[in-house]
Amino acid sequence: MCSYKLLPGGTRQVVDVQIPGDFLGLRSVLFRTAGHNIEPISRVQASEVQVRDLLEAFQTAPRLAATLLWAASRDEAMVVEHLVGIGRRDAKQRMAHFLLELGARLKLVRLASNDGYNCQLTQYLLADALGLSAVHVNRVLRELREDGLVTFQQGKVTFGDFDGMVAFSEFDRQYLDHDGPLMTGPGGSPSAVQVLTAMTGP
Amino acid sequence: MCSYKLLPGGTRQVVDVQIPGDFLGLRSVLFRTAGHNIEPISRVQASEVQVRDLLEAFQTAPRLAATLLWAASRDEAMVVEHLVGIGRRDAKQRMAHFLLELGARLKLVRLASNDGYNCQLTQYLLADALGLSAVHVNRVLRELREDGLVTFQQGKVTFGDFDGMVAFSEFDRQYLDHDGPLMTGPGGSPSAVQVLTAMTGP
DNA sequence: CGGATAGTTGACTTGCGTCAATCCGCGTGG
DNA sequence: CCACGCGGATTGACGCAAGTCAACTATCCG
Repeated sequence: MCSYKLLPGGTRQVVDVQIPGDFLGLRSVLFRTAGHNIEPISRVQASEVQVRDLLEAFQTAPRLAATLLWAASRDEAMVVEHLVGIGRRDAKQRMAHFLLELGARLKLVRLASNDGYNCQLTQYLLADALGLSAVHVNRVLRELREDGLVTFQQGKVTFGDFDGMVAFSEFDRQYLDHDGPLMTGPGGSPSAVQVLTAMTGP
Repeated sequence: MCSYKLLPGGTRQVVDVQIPGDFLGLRSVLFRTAGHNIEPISRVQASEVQVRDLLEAFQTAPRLAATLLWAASRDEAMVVEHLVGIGRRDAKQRMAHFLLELGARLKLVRLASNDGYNCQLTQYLLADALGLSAVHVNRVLRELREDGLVTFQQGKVTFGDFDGMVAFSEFDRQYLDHDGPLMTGPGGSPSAVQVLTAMTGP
């Protein structure tokens, strides 16, 4: 799925993309932002979680709370990286970086390897995610293909030269691989439940 | 102050700007991102807070935890808005939106009114924040001045036509004014302390 | 078969970057 | 006191990356 914001004028900006296993809507629980929507891309299987139930779950499984907070934190780090990319990378590098990052995330849930992965994103959606026009997305993908770096056709992303991609896009191999440098403590104590309670009322 | 990321190649992207009263470094507590730095802009008065002390403070002042979490959430919302602006607004609108948003935040701590505010940001810094070149920042500021919308000279931002600015930049008056739609519950129960403990170890 | 939706490509336009020159205020040191 | 250097602001000329418009193809589906 993807979450995006619509602007008056009809354009939209995709903020981030959700993949299988992701927890959706963490951001909007605490701070509802206007004009923010989510949309399915491929067939989705999802479970709705009531805040109430989530709080209970935190009681019985304290580490869940910590994990979820960490996920929220990681999501924000990705938004920041996204921001940097749009602000300071050109279209080609931006695309390469995006495809690598998506691959890295899919790899964590065994839906990608260094060879490539399946990906149903349309070029229009890529355009809205990367702040480009659909036409230019197409051109950039062709260039990357001609350079032998990646191929993105028929719903498949195939890396031709993975290391070349990493080098070209200046991708930081670290930033999604680890489990969080501060997650190493003993942990296990309760829990985010009180915080959420304080925010939302019992 | 401002927090930014440096890219190989010498360019940088300013992610957000801190104003008096802001809590700094919430993001990096949980998830350290590479190449992320902060830098003072004007003379800064700051207190360093040890995570340890923060946790204790949460014990005695539970609402502090909730407030801080809300602040973190608001910061993320601003980053998202920033992302949208860079991705889908042209330079002029982006600048107008940025100046309004900064004004709205400063108003909350009584450092701005609808007339304007003091602002020591250089055009180079604006450029790095908005994903533009310094030269173009200058051009855009001149255009906005000639349109009678804002003047930004000698460290002073002066709104010539506040409503015009809001309309032109499609600024959402809501999104920083309220105290958070979900902050309305009774609240007051403890606290973020356990969460942070779980993340960092005791 | 027609009508969506997505991808592809070419021709043209434009917003913004780059380079370069100038100007201004300020501090520093001779 | 003036010369100098420096960081910031300003402006013009020029080039390029990316947007826009438009045509054409491919594929799927009713």
